[in-house]
Amino acid sequence: MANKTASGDSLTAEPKTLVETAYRALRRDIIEGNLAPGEKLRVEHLKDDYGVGAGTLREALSLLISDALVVSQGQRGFRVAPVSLEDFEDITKTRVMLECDALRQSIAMGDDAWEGDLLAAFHRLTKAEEKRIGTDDREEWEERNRIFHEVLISACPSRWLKHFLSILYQQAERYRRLSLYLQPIPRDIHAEHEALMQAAMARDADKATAILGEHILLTFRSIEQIPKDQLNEKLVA
Amino acid sequence: MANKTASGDSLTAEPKTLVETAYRALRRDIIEGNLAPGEKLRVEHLKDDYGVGAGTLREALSLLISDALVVSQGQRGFRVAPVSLEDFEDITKTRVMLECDALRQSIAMGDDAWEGDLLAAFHRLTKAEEKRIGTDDREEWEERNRIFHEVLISACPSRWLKHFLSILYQQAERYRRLSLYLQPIPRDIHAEHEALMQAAMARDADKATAILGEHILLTFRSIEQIPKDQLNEKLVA
DNA sequence: GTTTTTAAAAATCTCGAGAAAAAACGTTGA
DNA sequence: TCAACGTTTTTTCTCGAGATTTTTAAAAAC
Repeated sequence: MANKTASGDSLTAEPKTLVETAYRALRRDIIEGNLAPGEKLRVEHLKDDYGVGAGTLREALSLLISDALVVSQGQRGFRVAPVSLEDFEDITKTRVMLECDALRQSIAMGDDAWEGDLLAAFHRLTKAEEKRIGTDDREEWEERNRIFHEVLISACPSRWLKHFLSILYQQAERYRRLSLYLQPIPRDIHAEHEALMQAAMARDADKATAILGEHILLTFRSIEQIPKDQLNEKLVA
Repeated sequence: MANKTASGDSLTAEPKTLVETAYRALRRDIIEGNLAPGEKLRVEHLKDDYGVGAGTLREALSLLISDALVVSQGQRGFRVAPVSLEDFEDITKTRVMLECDALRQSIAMGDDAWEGDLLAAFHRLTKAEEKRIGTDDREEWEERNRIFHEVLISACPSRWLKHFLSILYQQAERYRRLSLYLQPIPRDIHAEHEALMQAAMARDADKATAILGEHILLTFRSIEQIPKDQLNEKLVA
């Protein structure tokens, strides 16, 4: 919703202002965990790190509140939004509900162009998966995975639903970074995506939403089962 | 979510900073329509109206992007978020889905304290309705109506669901102001609220959600049926 | 040894002024 | 009359410095 400055789809167009540049750099650092959950964000410090003035940085931080990646408190500055297992469970369940609903609408409304986009997005994702084998070039795969999910629900007419989902997806990405290193549940993500894509193309909404729901849930489960002491190293709230 | 500075529940605590003061004043003016939809928000102008510096006002505007009440565009400043019938339909449908789901969970999880809060909120709303007869003291009624809906779903454990709903409620309020002057569908809102409250207290989730869904939809219908030329006077997007 | 008080340090919040961009305007030419 | 162009005006964006507030740390009192 909102606009390119503050919403999730700000990855497409390039930044025109310093505020936006700082906004993106900060967002990336928070999602990737370079800025730890709960960490204090001191403007005087950060303005040097990101090469902008104090006011500019404050504005970028204000923008990040939209995404619930930053929280602020009265006269006590900004902090990186904390993380917790409960929060991720909430994110996951809410996302399952909304994304399944959106997918159902998208399958019902999608036209030929949508099918084409879906096929293309899946193809690009597959290529990225092949390229990624052995390497840890997460960046490109992550981006194409995002687009794949986005295209899946793109034929859903509700802009608000898609807006909320873009926020939740971004939130989930923070947690997904954790399951990178610690992945107890063996998954064939490619197979999941393929089945999902085929069910969507076949207009089998029940099957597609079932796969999608399970797909989203699995990431949560893989993190849920990590021993708590190992998790707390990462989830420093 | 976020915090008191930027989220919907910022009405409770009082503002500690000028940014927050300006944020609230601006939000109120946008919701009440004093700042027309689509209107350009010139910082140089507004900083005098709200009695703050340019940077402070910019930050307040950035905060309002969280609420999707303001949009910004590259190097071309801020604008009041536009309105449209399609948008309100989307808001309404999304809200019906989310709020009914939240109510169902709230009814399932709510304890005695929740019942008490609900009864109290309904009572305060009723009192405000009585007081309001003949006058147009919308302010107090509006606030208590908001709290009534908030308490209804307060026992729902999903913070994200409640966060999204607070945004949607705020958005809907913009449109509800229109149906004030032009109300073709005769409604007994008090009766709707009472039936809703009683169904919730009786833990009849099916009945309660049915009433709630209809309750939310009715406001949209009453605006939908207004002739388009009359509407366009208000909906200047 | 613990708590309270007091002072110094750091950080936040705020403003006004200067550079860069966009919009408005009048002029020129077909 | 209309369109294209260049100049002026407005507005946005950006920075650095000053005033409050919070935090930290040390000293004093119990």
